[in-house]
Parts: sequence; C-alpha cells; structure tokens
Amino acid sequence: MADRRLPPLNALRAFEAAARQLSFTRAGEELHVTQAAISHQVKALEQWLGLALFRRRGRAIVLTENGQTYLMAVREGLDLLAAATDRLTKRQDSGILTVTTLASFAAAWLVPRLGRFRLLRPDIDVRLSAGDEIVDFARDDVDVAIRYGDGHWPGVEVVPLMTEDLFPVCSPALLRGPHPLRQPEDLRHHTLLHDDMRETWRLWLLAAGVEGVDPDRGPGYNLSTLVIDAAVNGQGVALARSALIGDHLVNGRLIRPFDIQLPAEFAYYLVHPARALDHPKVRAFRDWVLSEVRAEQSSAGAA
Amino acid sequence: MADRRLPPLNALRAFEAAARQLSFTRAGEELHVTQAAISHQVKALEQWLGLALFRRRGRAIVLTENGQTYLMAVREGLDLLAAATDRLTKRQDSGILTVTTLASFAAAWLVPRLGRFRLLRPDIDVRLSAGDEIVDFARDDVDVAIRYGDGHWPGVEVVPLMTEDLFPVCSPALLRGPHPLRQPEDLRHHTLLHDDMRETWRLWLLAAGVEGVDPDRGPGYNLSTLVIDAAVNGQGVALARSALIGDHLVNGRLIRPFDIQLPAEFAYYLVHPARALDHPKVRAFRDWVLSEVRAEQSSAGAA
DNA sequence: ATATATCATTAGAAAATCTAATGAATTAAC
DNA sequence: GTTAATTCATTAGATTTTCTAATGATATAT
Repeated sequence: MADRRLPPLNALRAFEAAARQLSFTRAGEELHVTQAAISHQVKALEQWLGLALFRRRGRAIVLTENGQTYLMAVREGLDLLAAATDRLTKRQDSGILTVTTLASFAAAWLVPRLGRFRLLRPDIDVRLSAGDEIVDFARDDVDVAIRYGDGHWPGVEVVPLMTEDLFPVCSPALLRGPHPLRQPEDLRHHTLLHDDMRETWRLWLLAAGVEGVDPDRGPGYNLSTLVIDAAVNGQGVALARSALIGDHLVNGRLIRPFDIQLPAEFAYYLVHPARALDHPKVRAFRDWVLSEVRAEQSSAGAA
Repeated sequence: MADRRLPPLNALRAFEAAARQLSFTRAGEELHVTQAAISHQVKALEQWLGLALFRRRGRAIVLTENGQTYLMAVREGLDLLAAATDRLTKRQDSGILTVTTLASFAAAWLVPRLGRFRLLRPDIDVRLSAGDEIVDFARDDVDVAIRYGDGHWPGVEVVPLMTEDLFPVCSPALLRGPHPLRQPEDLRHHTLLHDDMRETWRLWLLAAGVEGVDPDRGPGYNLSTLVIDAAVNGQGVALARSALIGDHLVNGRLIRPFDIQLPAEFAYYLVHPARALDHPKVRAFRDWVLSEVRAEQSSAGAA
C-alpha cells in the first residue's frame, strides 16, 4: 500500500469537472479558475499518465475511450472522499457554539448583543472564549473567531465585519469646563487617555494637523473598555475605536468634540474553518453577526 | 455533484501516510518530503475541516476518533483512484514501443545498437521516430524519448544518459600532409567543418587558447553525421560530439589530433511519462539503454 | 540528569499553479 | 463565402502554495 502511485490529485479534480461539463471553460467557472488553468491541469495529467484523455476538435473536446473509463472511476473516488468529509464535519454538530474573540471586542460589542441571538436561536448554546487573538480551530475546539487584523489568514474562511475609525471622545462635561474643547488645539489643556497602543494618539494628532500637544502624556489602561470608562467619568479625552464605543455616544454619556477621524490600520473579521459553514449553528451565528453589523451601520448612517 | 466540496487533496495524501505510519517523519520519507511538510499539510487539513485528526503527545501522535473514521474512508478513496489509474496505464501495454529522438542521435548512436535490443527482446517491436526534439507523449502516442537539453522538463521523468564533449577529429591522413596537425595552431592550415552550431568551434578555440584561426570559415552541414563523414573523407577537421562519433575512433577512420575537449552545455536524457515505468516494455528499453551507456563508458575508459 | 527521538514553528526558497493576453481552429450567422 | 463568435492552446510572468532548513519544545528512554 505504501507504494501506491497516485496521479496529481488536483489535476484529477480539474479533469473530472472538464469531463463532466465537456468544456474547459465551464469547468474553470465551476472551480473558480480560468480556462487556462484547467487546460494546464488536464495536460499535466495526460502527460503524467502518458495517454490522452480528451480529443481536441478545435473548439470542442470529446472524451477518449480512456478518458471515459477513467472518468467513471475518478468520479467515484472523489465522491467517496467528499462523502466521507461530509460525514466527518456534519458529525461535529452539537448545540454548542464556541466563539472566541478579543476581550475588548467581547465586552464592548459582542456581549451586549448576544442576548438578541439567544432570543433568536435559543437552541444554540453560545460559549464565549475571550482570549488574545490567535486560535487553532482544530485544537481548541473553537467554531468561530472574530479577529482583528488585516484579514489575511491562510487556510480559513474570512468574512469582513467592519472597519474601524479612531476619534477622540470625552464626557460632555469637558465642553463646559474652564478650557472647553472647541478645536483640536484645545487638547493641550486636557488629559489624553491611552490604551495599549500609545502610538495612535500621535497618529491622530498628526492627521488633525495639531501641534503643541504631547501625545505621550496621560495615563494608560490595558483594556480599551477601561479607557472608555475613564472618559465617561470625565477623567480625560480618549481616542475611541468606533467598534468599541458601544452606545455611549447614542445615550450621550460621551460626545465627539471634533469630526476628525482616523481610519484604523486593521479591521474586524469573522473567521472560521472552511468547512464550518456546513454547520447550521455556525451559519446562523455568522448570519446574525452580519445582520447586527448591518443594523449598526445603517443606524449610524441615519444618526 | 457540481457543488461537491473536497478538502485539499494533497493534504489527504499526507494525512493518510501519517496515519498509516503513525509518524510524520516516516510519512515524510514515504512521500519523499520532509517531516515539516507533512506537519504543515496535516495542520492545514485539520484547519480546513475544523477538527483535530491527530492528538499530539510530545513526540508521539495518536489518531483521534475522528481521525480513525476519516482514515478508513480516505484510504478507500485513494486506493480507488490509484487502482483506476493503474488499470488505465496498464491497459496501454502492447508489444509496440515508440521511441523518438533526434535524427543525429538516432543515426549515430541508437540505430547501430538497436540490433542488440532486438536480440535481447524480440517480443518488443521498436518503432523509431526521428524528429525535431519536442514531443507530447499523450498526443503523439510516444512511449519514450531521448532528448538533448538541460534535463529540465516538467511533468515527465528524466533519466540522465550521458554528457557530451566537443573535440576536433580528422582523418589520420591529415597528420601526414604538408601541414601535419601537431598542435592547435596548425588548424590555420586546415578546413574547419561545421554543423548547425557554428558557435562551437569558436568556443573550442577559445578553450584551447588558439589565436589566429578564424572560426567562421569552412563549410557547414545540417546534420552532424554529414560533418563526421566529411572528416572521414579527409575534407577537413570536424568538431565532434562524443555522443555522435560512433566507432570511427575505435576503428581508426578518425583520430583526435589534440587532447583538449570542451564539455557541451547540454546532455542526453531519456524521458518518459511518470507512469510509464509500469509498462514492462518501457522499463526493458530504459534498462537496456542505460546498460549500453555504461558499457560504452567503461570501454571508453579502458581505451 | 542526559540523550534521543519526534513534532511544531519560522522564515525564506523553490515549485506549482494561475492569470492575462494572444493565437489558432472551428462553428454559426449573415 | 465572409465575418463574427466561441473555445481550446500557449506563453510569459505573477501569485500562491508547498517545501526545506534550522531551531525549539516536549516527551521517552537510558
């Protein structure tokens, strides 16, 4: 068994699609590649085997006798693998859905909304695992992650959720103090509140064209929520991240003294194993998260 | 059927080997890759599926329950594909073996030896197709090619046959003429015979450190055999290719006036589809060609 | 304790694969 | 019979995947 000689397997997939469609072009569409890719793959397979699978008649292709024989077996083999894969992943379907995300995002965005998902799908038992970023779906038995980054993770499905903007927020009280915040330069009379990324205030001040304000002064907190809380309590001006601001703006506990906002380098993405959408619970959660994001965006647009 | 979702197929192969061996290291050896490659592939598969196939216990790996279930099906699927591939290629086995090579090589090397192969394997009917280099095994129904080049052809098996050296040869008569060939400089009194690559004389003269000999003069022939024939007839000095010199040196019709030889840029390779070694006729021919090459080399070494 | 074997991880190298553009061959339409 | 449209083949180059080499981590055996 160890000396089983297998042809290039991906070429088999291309061959099967091309033979079924009797068209390289349509096979390419089916597999989301170009016609040229199918042509290459089929040719490589024929070369490896040392025999022709198709006969080319100008713009049409016909299966050779060899091709016909081979097609049946190849299809059977691939079907078998697909079915086994299907059974395997379907089997994982319990009522428990484990979601992992950043502590800050969980606290500020996900947890406040999770009640609605529970109402919608009481049969799905969501377990939240707030951790620091990296997850191994297979090892940690996690179904879905919401990650913050550049959206480029190999081997998994990535669904963009929302981009993020940075802008100063403060308690409305600061508009009425001895140094009311009218324009960015007024920041020099106020305390800047920092999260872990002290760099961001500097970037915002640069974008706002403000000089004379030292971006390094002011206290730091290791959780974005704490920074926001400090701002709510009037302890200074925080550089808020739009995704984590919660409803503080809506209910007036915080205000945006200036309009200037800085697009954050990274964004939020929902991430799951490629195969996970076959699980109804994962699909339901994904759809719900996306609908929440859309709802938030349209209400923000209206506000 | 069109929406069949297949996992990364090459990762399946890695998984199957690893599961069978219960070792990434041995699986790597089996598939001729490193342990790291297997580790990557298995991890990618687990990631795609969203579940663990192995449990890692330090230096040992154990199949998870999922892994065990999956292994059986994956093995079955791969076996099916391998068996179908096997049947397909075995079926091509007739008694006819089509060999293609360059006309010059066929004339000077292969044809003179082919009689011995016929004696050895009278059941195999060799058809020679002397053509210009490029072949498509699948389309042209060719079993084996002997090619001249850099040995780098994708998608096929390549077996090095022999390298080639370039050196001047001439009729022994030229040693006794009015300008006997004693040293390379004496070439200025003789006619240089060229094949299609007029460049080669220039390179040899350069390598020999000869000045004052114009590498461009002298007649050209479009077949190496003709150049050699001209040399045999005493019409001048040819730059012979070791592979194509035949037995002219052994039987004294030609001699090498100088020892200096120039390694040719390219070499001869036996080439066939990856799968072709399953055909006894191909294997027999390959083995015979290799034995002829070895025999020639040891006799040349002895001479 | 120490040595050994094995898997994981990383960054970078190598190879495979894909695309975009174009050409060639065939069929269909006028 | 000419023109247009469709489709496969080919090419060179871009992109992505896969692999390697080196190293680290962890467990087992001595």
